[in-house]
Amino acid sequence: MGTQTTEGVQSVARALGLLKILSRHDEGVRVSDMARESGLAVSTAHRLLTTLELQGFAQFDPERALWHVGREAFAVGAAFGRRHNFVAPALPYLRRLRDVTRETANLGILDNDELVTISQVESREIMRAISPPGGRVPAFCSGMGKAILATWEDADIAAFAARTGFRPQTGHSHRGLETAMADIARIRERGFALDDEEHVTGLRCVAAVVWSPQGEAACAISVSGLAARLQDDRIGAIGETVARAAAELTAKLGGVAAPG
Amino acid sequence: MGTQTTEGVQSVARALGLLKILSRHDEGVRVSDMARESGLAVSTAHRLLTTLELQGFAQFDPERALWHVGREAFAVGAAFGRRHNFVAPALPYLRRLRDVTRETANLGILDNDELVTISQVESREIMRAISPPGGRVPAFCSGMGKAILATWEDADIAAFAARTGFRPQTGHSHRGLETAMADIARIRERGFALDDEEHVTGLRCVAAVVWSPQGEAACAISVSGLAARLQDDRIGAIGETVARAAAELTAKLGGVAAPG
DNA sequence: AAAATATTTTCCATTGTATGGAAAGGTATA
DNA sequence: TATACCTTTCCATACAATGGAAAATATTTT
Repeated sequence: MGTQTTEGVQSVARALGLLKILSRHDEGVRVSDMARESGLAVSTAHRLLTTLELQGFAQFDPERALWHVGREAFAVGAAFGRRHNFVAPALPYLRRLRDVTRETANLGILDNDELVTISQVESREIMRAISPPGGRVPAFCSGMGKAILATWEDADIAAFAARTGFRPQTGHSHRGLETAMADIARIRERGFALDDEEHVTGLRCVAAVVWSPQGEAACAISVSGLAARLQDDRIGAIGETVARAAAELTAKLGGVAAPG
Repeated sequence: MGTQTTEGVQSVARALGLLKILSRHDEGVRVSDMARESGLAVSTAHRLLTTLELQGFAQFDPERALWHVGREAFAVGAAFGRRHNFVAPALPYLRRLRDVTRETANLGILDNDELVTISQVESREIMRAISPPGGRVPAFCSGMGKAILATWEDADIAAFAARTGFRPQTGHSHRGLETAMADIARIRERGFALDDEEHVTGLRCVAAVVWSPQGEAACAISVSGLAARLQDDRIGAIGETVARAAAELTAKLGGVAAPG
C-alpha cells in the first residue's frame, strides 16, 4: 500500500546502502556477504548491484567475484570536492604543517552536523594516524569540529548539542554541555582546539578554524598524531603553528575572522 | 509486469542518473530543471532527490532551493580513489612535471573501456587546459589511453577497437584501425604518446605509461596544454620528460615494464 | 575424479511500492 | 494585489521490485 516517507524510495535507499557497504570494504565484497550485511535477499542485492554496475557506480571483478566501488561514484564524489574548492589552495599549507610537525595534517568541513575530513597530507612517520578522507565524526568529538563550533553563538551551540546530542566516541569525549562549553571557551581564548583522545583513544589532534569571506567558518585544518608523540609540552607550539597556518589560509582565501 | 533487465532497477537507475546530473552542475540545480533534464515527472524527481538526501548523497540548499552532490557521494567516491592508491605517491612527480613543463600534469587509468583522469596538478599559466578529475574520454582519443593501449598485444587492441569503436571527438581523432595501429607503433617506438587535438580541438597532450608490479599498465601520466604552446619542437623534449617521470614513478611503485 | 557444498545468476508469480497527475503551499515577479 | 512559477504533499492505480526456488557455476571435500 502506502509509501513510507521515512525511508524514501525503498529500492534507491537499499542501493545507496549497498554503495556505502562497498565503500567500507576496499578489498571488495561478495554478493552473499553484501546480502548478509545489508539484510537483503541475495537475489535483490544482486539485482541492485547489477543496476549500480550498469551506471558505473559499482564494479564487478569476475576473476575474484568481488564487488567494488565504481568510477562513476568517484566522478560524482569529485563534484562535491570541487564545490569545496578551498581544498586545492589549502594543500601547500597542509603540506607545510605536515613537514613542520612531522604529523598528519587534515582539512575538514562541518556538513550535516558532522565533521567530514575532505583532505589530508599524511605524516611520514611509521606510526601514523589514519582517518581516511570522507570519514565522518560527531562534531563534538573532533578537534576540527570543535574549532568550528567555537565560532558560533553560545545559543546556537546549545541548540546544536540539543539536536544532535554528544555521541561520545571514547571515555574522553564530551557528554554534557557544561564541560563542552568550558572547552569551547578555552578554544576561543587560545585560538585553537585540542581533541584529547575524544574521537579515537590514543589519538590527539590540534585544530584551528579557517574563515570564509562571509566571516563564517569555511573549514578547519588540523594536525593529528599519536598521543604518545603529541604530548602536552608540544601542544602549545603546535597549536600556534596550526592557528598561524589557518590564518594564512584564511588570508589566501580572502576570508575574514568574524567580528567580536 | 516484467522487469526490463536492460536498465536494471528503474528507480535506482533514475536516482543515479539524477546524481550524475547533479555532478555536472557545480552551481546547483533546481528540482524542476532536474526533472526536465532527466525526463522524469517533477514529483518523481523530488521524491528520488529526497531519498538521496536522506542517505547523504545529495544536499539541498533551502535558501536558494538548489540541489548539490552530498558528502556521502564524496565518501563513497573516495573509496574508489583509495583502491587506486598510486595517486598519492604520484603527486610529487606530477607536481614536478607541471613545474618543469609549466603545463597541467595528469594521471589517468583505463576503466571500463574509457580513460578516467583521477588526479591532476594544474598549470599556473592563465590559459590552461581544464578537464576536471573524474572526466572520461574514449581511450583512442586520449594520450594516456593510447599509451596504455600500446602496452597491449595487437590482437587485444584490435578486439578492443571492434568492441568499443573509436568514438572520434574531433576531426583529428582516430577513426580506423589502420591509422590507430600506426600511431600505436610510433608510441611503442618513442616511449610516449601524443594526443594531437584528438580529444579537444586546440588541446595537445603527451603521455607515458606507468607499470604495475605485475608488468601491466597501472596508469598513465601526461602533460596537457594548448596546442599553441605545445608545438612540435617541444614535443620531443616533453615526451622524454614525461617518459622519464613515468619510469621513475614505475620504480617508486615497484613496477616493472612488460618484457618484450 | 567424483561428489558434496557453497555461491552466483536467472526466472517468475505475487504484492507491495514507485509512480505521476493534481492540489496545496510557498515565493518571486508583474 | 494579482499572477506566475516553483516546491512539496497526497493518493489511487498499475507497474515494477521483490524474494523464493531453480539453474548454472565455482570451490571444497571425499
